[in-house]
Amino acid sequence: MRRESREPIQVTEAELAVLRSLWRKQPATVRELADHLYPGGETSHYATVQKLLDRLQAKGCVERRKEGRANVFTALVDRGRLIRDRLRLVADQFTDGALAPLLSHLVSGADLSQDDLQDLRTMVDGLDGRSASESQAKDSREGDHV
Amino acid sequence: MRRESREPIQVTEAELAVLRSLWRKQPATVRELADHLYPGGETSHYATVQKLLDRLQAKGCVERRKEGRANVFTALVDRGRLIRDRLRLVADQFTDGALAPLLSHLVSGADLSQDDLQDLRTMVDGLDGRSASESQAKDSREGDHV
DNA sequence: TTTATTTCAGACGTTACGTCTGAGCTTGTA
DNA sequence: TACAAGCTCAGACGTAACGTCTGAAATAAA
Repeated sequence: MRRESREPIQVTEAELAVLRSLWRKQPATVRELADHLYPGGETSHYATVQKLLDRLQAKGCVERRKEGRANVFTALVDRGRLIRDRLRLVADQFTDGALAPLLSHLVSGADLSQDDLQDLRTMVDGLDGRSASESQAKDSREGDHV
Repeated sequence: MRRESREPIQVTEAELAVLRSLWRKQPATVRELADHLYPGGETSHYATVQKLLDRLQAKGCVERRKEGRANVFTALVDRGRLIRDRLRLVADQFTDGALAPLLSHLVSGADLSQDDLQDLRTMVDGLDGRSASESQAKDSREGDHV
């Protein structure tokens, strides 16, 4: 078992904004993140980011390391992990945990371009025959940041 | 009749339980639903179901029709609609609204069977003809607002 | 009329979220 | 050594959502 399937991670909107900022440039201090998220922000915004980072750490999404007098933060989860967890929650609620039924809804409502269809076909072909659990899918034209 | 609005519908866990009960047997009275959801329940549970139906109606998920002295409820949305809305929310939060990138994550984690793959291939082939080449490039400014 | 059942408005306690305050700690510098 | 500047952290705040529950009015049957 390569990956211990923990409980699905759920982050809020503001927490996700912090993560996005982290994914962009990493590692980062609280000040860097606060400056990016609240340009020209007050000290209270700084504290807000701090609290959000606290909660992200409690959820295992972020790692804190002391560097000098300041903390430096690193993301422990990437965007894909969060997406997959979210999809799993949808599956749990609507299809008894089965992910396959979601595909039809996704495909039917996705308004896919020709390129998307081509990518999807390639994905399916790639999975054909082998066990799906081994293949690590890469995003189609939409890079995964760590 | 059918709901055609654009805003994604979000229902809570308890509301979804009521909807599931409705989808199973429709139309249904409050009593029928309450008996199904709370076997041997008290009058307070009856009222709980009623309140959940109120909120579902406010969200446009359910229709109320007087029949004799009791109300009879019918679902206005099906499971697929709710799933698609939910997936759209995930897309909005993680991929700037693009649904295609979700596919790779779904496929990679879905552990699909041969039948699933075959179905998926059929779906893709079915969509192949009608191109949706105008992928909306929505305003992707660097908005990490909070 | 009485009795049973349904409907509805509103309130309750809990939790989550985003925000903010204040006190204390660490570091560089005078 | 003392001090100022910046950082950390615990905790509180207001708002909103959620599931639940109460009480009273309306309705129909007996």
